[in-house]
Amino acid sequence: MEPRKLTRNQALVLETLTQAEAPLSAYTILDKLRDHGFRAPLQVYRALEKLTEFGIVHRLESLNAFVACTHPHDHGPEKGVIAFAICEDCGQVSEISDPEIEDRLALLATRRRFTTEKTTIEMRGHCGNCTAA
Amino acid sequence: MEPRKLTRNQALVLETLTQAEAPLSAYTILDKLRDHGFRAPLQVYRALEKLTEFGIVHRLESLNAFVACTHPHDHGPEKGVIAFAICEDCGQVSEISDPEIEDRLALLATRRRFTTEKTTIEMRGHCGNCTAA
DNA sequence: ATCAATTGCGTTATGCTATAACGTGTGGCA
DNA sequence: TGCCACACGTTATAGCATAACGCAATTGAT
Ligand SMILES: [Zn+2]
Ligand SMILES: [Zn+2]
Ligand SMILES: [Zn+2]
Ligand SMILES: [Zn+2]
Repeated sequence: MEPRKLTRNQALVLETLTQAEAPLSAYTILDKLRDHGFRAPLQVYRALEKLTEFGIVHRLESLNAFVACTHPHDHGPEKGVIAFAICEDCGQVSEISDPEIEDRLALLATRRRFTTEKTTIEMRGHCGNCTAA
Repeated sequence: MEPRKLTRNQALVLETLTQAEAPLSAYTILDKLRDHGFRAPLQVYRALEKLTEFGIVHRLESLNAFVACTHPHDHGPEKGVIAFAICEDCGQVSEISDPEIEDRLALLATRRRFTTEKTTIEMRGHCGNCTAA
């Protein structure tokens, strides 16, 4: 699932997300890429699907939006649970990888005989910068 | 924020969710209530908004759907984090309240000077029944 | 080189999810 | 009685996501 080489559309979508300072919706990405020939939502969604598979873009479920991965170390598609702290004011998103959370959720699932395929953890609130101000 | 007494629309929406065996989208609820006079999405969304405030209905972000609260003990709107285990096969949703998870997330947030307003935790996977079968 | 299979691409159309804006009616209360 | 808060009904619109079709480029054998 490693990205051999990104296609043109994938690279454009990734670049747009990387330059953004907050999560972007698929339609916002589309608007930003109209000058580069994008015309239809599917062009964006198809690129996002691949980038998400590669693990270099994340979808934020509580926002219906997407961010480029800013994780310190690389992580593929199945390399553990990621928690997101999302600032409601400035849109800043920080990724948190924490084995304790992961282990605890795994235990809770096992106790209930639940087999987890995918875990979503999203904290909405206010980052330090926005609280100080 | 306690529910004084539910309005007719709120009661109908809650009853629909309670009888369902899986999360329902707002539009599915609308369809089920057409015989009771519901005509427009807003009638459903307005009821859901209140029921969610009351803490007796939960929104599942990863599904864009809603469930009636099945929590063993009552919980109001701000009574702690709830994790959901959602079966992809049968739709069964189980609510998990775990102080350890809560404390750990609180710690991780504090470390980053992040003030959490709302936390979403959703595990997608397969329940015991569906795995056994 | 050639063929077949895979993958990406572009387009049109459609479906699903959610809210804005406006007006009406009802009940509680000063 | 007059006011206010709140629920309600309706229409319209905004925002998010995918189905289905056919073509083009790439790959990787033979
Ligand atoms: Zn990441
Ligand atoms: Zn901020
Ligand atoms: Zn509950
Ligand atoms: Zn199940």
